Amino acid sequence: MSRRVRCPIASTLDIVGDRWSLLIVRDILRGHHRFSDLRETVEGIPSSILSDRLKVLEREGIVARRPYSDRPPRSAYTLTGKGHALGVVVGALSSWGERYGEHDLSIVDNACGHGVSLVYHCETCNRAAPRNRVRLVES
Amino acid sequence: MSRRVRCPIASTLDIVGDRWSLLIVRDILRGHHRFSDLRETVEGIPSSILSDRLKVLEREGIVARRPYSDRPPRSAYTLTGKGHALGVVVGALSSWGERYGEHDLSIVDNACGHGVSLVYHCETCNRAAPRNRVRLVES
DNA sequence: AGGGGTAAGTTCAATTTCTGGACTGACCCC
DNA sequence: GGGGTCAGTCCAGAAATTGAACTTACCCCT
Repeated sequence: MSRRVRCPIASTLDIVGDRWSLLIVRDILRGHHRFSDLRETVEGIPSSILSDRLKVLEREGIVARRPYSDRPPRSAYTLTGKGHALGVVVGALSSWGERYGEHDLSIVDNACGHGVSLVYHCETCNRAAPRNRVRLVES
Repeated sequence: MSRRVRCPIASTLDIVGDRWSLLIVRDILRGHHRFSDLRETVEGIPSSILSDRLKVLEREGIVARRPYSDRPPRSAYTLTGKGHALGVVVGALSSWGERYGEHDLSIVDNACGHGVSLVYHCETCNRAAPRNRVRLVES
């Protein structure tokens, strides 16, 4: 997979822009850390692909492999900070899917239990930026 | 491409979870509406793939094809509301790419010019929901 | 009227990637 | 010693992708 580095969107898609990687991230976020666990929860993923993607995600610093047994060799997969940050991408995909399809999963705020949406926010001004006011610009 | 409908994330990825679709959305968002335009701006996309993806995105109600000339046949591609909503996904990919790589594009609020980030927001309580407080739950 | 250029695709063979299933090795428990 | 689990690997067939060439239908210029 060759890299298209100029654009942060393209370069991100070069890493996780396939049918499976973000589902693996989703399930590690949901607390599934073992290979067999992920093979079951990531809908229909072949174990060869799971093995391959975990290696790529580890190489990219998105997941960390932590052996929890030497003999036999067993690993648990967790998200690094970089990997955890992909939660927003997963959240955005989920929001869109919830809005435009019928499903049985949603993202909620644990504190109030209500569904949440994703909005743009300007840290400097400390206010929301409406969707139609944001632009993609060269810096 | 078979469909994994249970989960909104999986079903969204079934539609736009490939190397090109979201780049096409990105560029239509940036104001590129014609086939030849997209072929140039979507980094290195083969025209056969562009043609194919535009058909899929049209079938999914994400882009609308509007002929602007009959003879010779010429079309412009625009985003539907559903397609425009994918801007948040593109924004999330961009934020992540900006944070974890070096690039020359960023998302800014047109009003103040500052870079913006994506945050979860509970409409009901009208307050932000911190990342670590949101969960993916069955509804 | 002929030549060159552009826009929007289509076609195709070669390559790459994905898929599903079988298989392996190293254990553990009974 | 038999059966089960876990974490993968291996492989052949199927499917998707790639790059390049080609097509159709104009327009402009001279």
